[in-house]
Amino acid sequence: MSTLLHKRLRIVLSKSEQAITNADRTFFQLRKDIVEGVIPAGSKLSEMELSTKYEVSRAVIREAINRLATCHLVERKANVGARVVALSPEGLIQLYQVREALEGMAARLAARYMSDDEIANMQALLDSHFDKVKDSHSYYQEAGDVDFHYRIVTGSKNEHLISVLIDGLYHLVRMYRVQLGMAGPRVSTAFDEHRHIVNAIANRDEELAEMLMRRHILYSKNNIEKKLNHG
Amino acid sequence: MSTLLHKRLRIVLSKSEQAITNADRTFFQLRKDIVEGVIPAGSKLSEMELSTKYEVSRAVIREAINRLATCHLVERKANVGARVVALSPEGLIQLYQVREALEGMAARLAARYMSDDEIANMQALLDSHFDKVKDSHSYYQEAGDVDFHYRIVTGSKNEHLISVLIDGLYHLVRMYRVQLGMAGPRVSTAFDEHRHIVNAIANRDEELAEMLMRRHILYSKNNIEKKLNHG
DNA sequence: TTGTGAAGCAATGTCGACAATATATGCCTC
DNA sequence: GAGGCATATATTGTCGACATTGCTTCACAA
Repeated sequence: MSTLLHKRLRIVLSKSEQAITNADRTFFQLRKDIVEGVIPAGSKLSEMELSTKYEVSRAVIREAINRLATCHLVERKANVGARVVALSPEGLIQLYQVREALEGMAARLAARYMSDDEIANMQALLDSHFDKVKDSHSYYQEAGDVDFHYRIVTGSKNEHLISVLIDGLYHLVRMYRVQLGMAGPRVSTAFDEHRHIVNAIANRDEELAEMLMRRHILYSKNNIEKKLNHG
Repeated sequence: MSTLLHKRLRIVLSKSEQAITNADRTFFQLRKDIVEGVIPAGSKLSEMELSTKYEVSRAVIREAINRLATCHLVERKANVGARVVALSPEGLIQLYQVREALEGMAARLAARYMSDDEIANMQALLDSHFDKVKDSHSYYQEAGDVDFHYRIVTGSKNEHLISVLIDGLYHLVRMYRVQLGMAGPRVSTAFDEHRHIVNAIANRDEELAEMLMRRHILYSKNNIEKKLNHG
């Protein structure tokens, strides 16, 4: 059921995120377990315990935990240990504040640097998503949303932007989405917003592209906040 | 001569960055050596070599290098090793693109969340800097600039913003500044820009604060680019 | 001469054991 | 009974050794 989404994510990520070493594999596995709530938010990560559980040495676990710490998925205190971050409304808001700034800039840069081919590809992608979305369910939209934002971010051609968002923030966002149980609302409206953003990029209108992207993320934030307060 | 600046920086950082463990100390030392060019940009970081040089075990060096990799100060390849990042004009531009987005948002959030006391303190700080700057030299301006931007960023109360900028980008920016030998130009004009930004924050004008900060960083970028092309 | 492959070497990846530190337990004092 | 100090225990930090990987060199054949 959510396997499709995972496969989709894996395809998107496969270019940069192929596991070479044991530490890589352990890192990816741990990250997945944390994002999906298999390891509960706020719980302690014992190096010994995990090393027996994942059948690797403590050094490997340590490296994996260190990497998770740089993604802000866990917090580590010297001589004490590491804990999975706690989910809080404030944390989610802060996350979306950063997304608004970074993805807004990404859209601006995408309008400047994406090739015509890349833009055409993205428009085709949007078309194909639209066909699937119009009568289907929300997780397609989830995957489509992921695809869309990834293309914009990578289209910025900015290494820092790409790594902060794709290696860092997006996993945290997904953690909130999964664990607070908001699968994929705002299907049709979000889709229109995507369309407008791509149009602005195709017109090479940097200013508009950034503004529309910022609004798009702001709306998402407001929508999620509303859900948090009601449910 | 540049010891004053370092002391200043250390004071600013002392809250969050106190070295507890050997890995901490080694990390800070390595970062300093890389930023200041003691270890040249693009050079290879051999774990064995460094472990003898800094008189710690390879595990400590490994952890330090991993942390440096998350700051984007070094790049690591599996089963091959780590290299200090290479300095390039494109890299500097990308850095300032991200700064523009993040610090713009930081200024907006500072206008929203900073307390009146914090704002008053920042204004006083600016006054004291002005007294020192008006007949003195540029490294005061350097330290003052650092102080100013730190206050804005921390004033945003956004953990992600703070960590990405202070733990990550600022060190890279300093690496470029130090190694490309641009100590601190644009003294008076930059100072006026700081004034205007603080005023916007004091007036709780989020929109203007963000816009002024983005312009401020854009001007810095243009200035540095000019220097790069001429020198 | 050039290209292919095997062997050697040097560096990174991984491991288990030891040292240092923080938390928990229990005793003693007030 | 409450609070503080010392010990005890469990966890993290550090280390040196071994395993594995990638690069280099040299030989051999086309």
